[in-house]
Amino acid sequence: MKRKTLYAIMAVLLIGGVYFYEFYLEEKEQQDIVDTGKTVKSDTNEFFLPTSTTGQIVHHEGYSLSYSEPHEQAEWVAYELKLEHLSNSNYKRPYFEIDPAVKTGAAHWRNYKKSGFDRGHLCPAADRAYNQVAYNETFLTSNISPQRHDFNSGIWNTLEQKVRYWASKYNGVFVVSGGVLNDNMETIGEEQVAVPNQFYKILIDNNTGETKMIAFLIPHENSILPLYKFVVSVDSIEELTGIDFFPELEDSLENELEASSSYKDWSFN
DNA sequence: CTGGCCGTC
DNA sequence: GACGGCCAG
Repeated sequence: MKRKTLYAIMAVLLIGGVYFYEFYLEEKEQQDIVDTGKTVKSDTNEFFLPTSTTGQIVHHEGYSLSYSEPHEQAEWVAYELKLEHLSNSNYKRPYFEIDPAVKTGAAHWRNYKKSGFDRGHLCPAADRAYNQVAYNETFLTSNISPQRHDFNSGIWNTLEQKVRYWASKYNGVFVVSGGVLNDNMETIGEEQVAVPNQFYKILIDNNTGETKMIAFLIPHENSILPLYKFVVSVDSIEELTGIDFFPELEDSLENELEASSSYKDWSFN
């Protein structure tokens, strides 16, 4: 064999090897994200992802979620609401679609029809109104939970608006929300979508220097009480749900913030 | 903003 | 089922 030919073969093998190794690394990284949600980057919204008690984390462009197949809804939906996400655009509401990324099969919207319950967004459509794709994405059935209309349009809506206010005031917040899921719940539809008796929303903000946190736990009924009446510690929600909300935080900071039910760092004006 | 319902195709 | 119009908290 000529020396030139040998060099050529070696070069091809080397380049090919590097190519396939990079391909392998990319695949492995994606798999890590899907399997555990543990592959994180400090500058993306994946940093604050909670753990999954169900083993099924799904990532969309505009939010991530952990799907509970027995309850046919997400146990949490998480996303970052940045300043530049706040938008006045008025997109037409699309139709709800089954989330194709949920491998066990997300619920059909038909379960909600004439059930008496709203298809309540967990990641609000208004928080993803910065483009049509992100907006439409919130209309996947993995992002909704059965909610009483008076609750959804009442105190839950008020809280969502307050979150947008805080996002503008504090240069963005990271949001986690969902219903409290357990094994003793009313269900709707053929697929038996569970109706939560409580809903929670947790915010973390590390954009203004010092990391701060606040959590709300609201019974599934409307209320005219002020929002701060529903502030609880993250620890208490973890106890109810079994979810570890901010595992990537440094432990002492996590322990301190999650034990607190103080809202002094959050403006309720 | 949060949504549902109904008639029409 | 998809769509447009209309209604309510």
